[in-house]
Amino acid sequence: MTRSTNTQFAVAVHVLTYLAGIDDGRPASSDELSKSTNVNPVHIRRVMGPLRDAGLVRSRPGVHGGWELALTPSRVSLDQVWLLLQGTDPVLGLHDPDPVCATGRSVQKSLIALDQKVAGAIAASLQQVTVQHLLAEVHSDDGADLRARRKGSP
Amino acid sequence: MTRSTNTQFAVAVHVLTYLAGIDDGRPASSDELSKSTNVNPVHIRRVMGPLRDAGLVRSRPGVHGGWELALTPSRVSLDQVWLLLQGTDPVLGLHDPDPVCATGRSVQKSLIALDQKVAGAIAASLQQVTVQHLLAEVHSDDGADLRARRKGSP
DNA sequence: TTGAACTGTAGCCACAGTGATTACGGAATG
DNA sequence: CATTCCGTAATCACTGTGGCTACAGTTCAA
Repeated sequence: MTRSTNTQFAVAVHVLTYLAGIDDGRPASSDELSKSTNVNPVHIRRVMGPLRDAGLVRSRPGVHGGWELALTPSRVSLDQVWLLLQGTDPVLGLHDPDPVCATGRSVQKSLIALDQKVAGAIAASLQQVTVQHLLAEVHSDDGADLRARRKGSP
Repeated sequence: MTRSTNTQFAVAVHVLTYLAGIDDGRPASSDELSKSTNVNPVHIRRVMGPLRDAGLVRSRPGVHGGWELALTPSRVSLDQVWLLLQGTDPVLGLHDPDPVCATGRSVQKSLIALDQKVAGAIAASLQQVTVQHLLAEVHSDDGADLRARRKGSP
């Protein structure tokens, strides 16, 4: 029943926000990122590859290498990330009806059109959110944590 | 990379349209439906179960049993189907970040909120389409086929 | 009343997508 | 150089999905 066991989008968003939250210009290694996201460093590199190719982040090998944002956080909206990782794959699952059946062919066509419509709706939702927004929420949460701690809450 | 190998929504939409397209009140058996959708009859029954429980379709065992619509096609919108099969499962994949990391916790929260927003956008898209619409497209396609055939096109 | 035609489920199997892990080559730094 | 990184391939385990078989229960017709 459960759909989307694919967590690459979530991981990518996490990494981008993490990178945006680093105060000095220091890059973060895949290993450091893997700690925070709780996924394998190799997987981090695999997921971030397309984002690097698209120019959202940079990566450098070597002693003080690692990952860093290539754009201002406010210029990275989540629909870019979605598109890079999801591509144009169907969002709704499509089956493979009997090609002889007219109903099957027609429904297939309708579902494909519908899928594109839904994909557009998703992109529109994600376009409104940038890494900058997420970073602001992190800071706001930090503040809440501090305030709560000051009051003695758990 | 490819998401949603789950084709239950597509199968359900197909079946509903098929049922709506049956002229006389005759019910269709899982076997007949499995031919058109090209999936196993047992799977048909599994997928349609929630739709039956929700009152969208009826099923009857026995000699002239099978499946039939319980509602007028125009009253069945696709977001109902989506909700019944998808439930409230996350549309975006969610990972499981290190609970100690503040960025992880915050991004997690943001992603959950975002997921609900996206789910709403999907539902809104699907709500605009009913089985009636799909059936009309089937008929329209039929007409196109006939016209094309009359002109000698393949 | 018997048998045929259905649904409802449970159980098992195969396939595919996802991600962990290991391994190794190459580049940058000191 | 030796170390620290990335890039990538190869392999493995886990899980979701759906095919398939089997069987119990229900309906209807002869």
